[in-house]
Amino acid sequence: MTLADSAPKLGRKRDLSRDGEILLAALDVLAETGYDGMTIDMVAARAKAGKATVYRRWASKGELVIDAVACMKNANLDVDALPDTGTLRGDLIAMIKPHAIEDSERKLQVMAGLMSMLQKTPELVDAAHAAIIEPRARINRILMNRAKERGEIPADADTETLSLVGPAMAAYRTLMLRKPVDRDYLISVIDGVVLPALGLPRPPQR
Amino acid sequence: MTLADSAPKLGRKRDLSRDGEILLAALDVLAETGYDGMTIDMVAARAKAGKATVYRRWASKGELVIDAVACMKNANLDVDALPDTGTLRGDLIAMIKPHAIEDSERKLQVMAGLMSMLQKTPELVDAAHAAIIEPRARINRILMNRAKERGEIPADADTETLSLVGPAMAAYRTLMLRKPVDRDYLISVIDGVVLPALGLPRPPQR
DNA sequence: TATATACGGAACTGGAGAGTTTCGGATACA
DNA sequence: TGTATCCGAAACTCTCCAGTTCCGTATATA
Repeated sequence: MTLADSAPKLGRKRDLSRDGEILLAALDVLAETGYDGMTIDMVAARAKAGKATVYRRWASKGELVIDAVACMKNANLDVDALPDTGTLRGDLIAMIKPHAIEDSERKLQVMAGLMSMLQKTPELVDAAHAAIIEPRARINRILMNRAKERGEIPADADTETLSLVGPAMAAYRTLMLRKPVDRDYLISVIDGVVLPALGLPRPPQR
Repeated sequence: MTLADSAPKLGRKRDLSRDGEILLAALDVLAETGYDGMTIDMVAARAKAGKATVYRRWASKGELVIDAVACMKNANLDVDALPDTGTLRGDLIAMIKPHAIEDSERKLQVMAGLMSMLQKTPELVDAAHAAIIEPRARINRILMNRAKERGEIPADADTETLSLVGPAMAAYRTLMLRKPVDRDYLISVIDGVVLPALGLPRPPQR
């Protein structure tokens, strides 16, 4: 037996892909029923697994949820794949794709499901921030900083705050107002709030 | 016995002020622990009441919470008490008072505590909207429409959306980012987002 | 003072769910 | 084929809490 092998000695190897299926199931249940409404049986059933299998891999419901939230982080675009249309408006609107809207809504539902738990579990705040909040804001920040470099918007624009306007309005509309966040709404936020705040003229009409 | 008295026949009159104390206690617990973490014993203890007393007045935990949320609606300013400084910026900044910040934060904590319940209880969406969301947006809308009437901002400005920018940013910062919403932050949102989006120049510095 | 009512407190019931244990079956490896 | 390991299912324990019931007491009315 050579080294460089870190675990399996005898019998069947532990199936790591099973972990991912259970985490995905946990996210589904989390988004649908929230942390308190979620039971381990629900998660196990959705993953076609037994309750014991879940507890063989995570010590408690809380740790499962933390892992599930953390694993959302991976499903992200890399910087090179960002649109580059030449204008900030073009870039921001190119980011509005059906898939992105669905993904965002799901993340917000997960976040809503975690809300009650955030107060008691500080490490969940970090996990949720890294997996849900930051990736979304990061894209806007990059696009705005590009616009800054090419002189399209003032160099002293507060892109740190402005990159959060879209996400904040979408979260507010979804979670508080319970109204749909569709393409038209996102465009109206871009054209009616974000771009004017950056000193760019409103496009002709809408 | 004259008329104009609507109930008591014998014995002790039912103490209506007790209702209010219990509802206030329920809001405290709701803000601190959320709907699922809240127990009727907690509410009763905080109101120095017995559990049975609570159930004598509300049929279930859910109805108690709905009533508690609805009763937040009353603690609101009337339109005549709004500031009128002559400029939109002056009015918006005059609204930032320590009491208003605390009140707003408490409402957001209550809202966070309700989050998990909103999905299953549509009538709570309405109650929360009327008591928490709308009063805050309403003030901004009124101030902005005044500015519109006096010609300070364009007549076609989308005040419906812009009146939600402040509340949305505050909610996002409190509930998602878990950072403090203080006077400086609110001013930076007003000066960096809301006013520029309305075509008003940014004030000299900050 | 007498009485009816509402009170706070405490004991109780029933159900739901977290976490554990057991077991028969499937599967990878020798 | 034999064996060790992991699996899904189900039964189990234990705690917590919604909601109920009961009781001794306080108080407003008469």
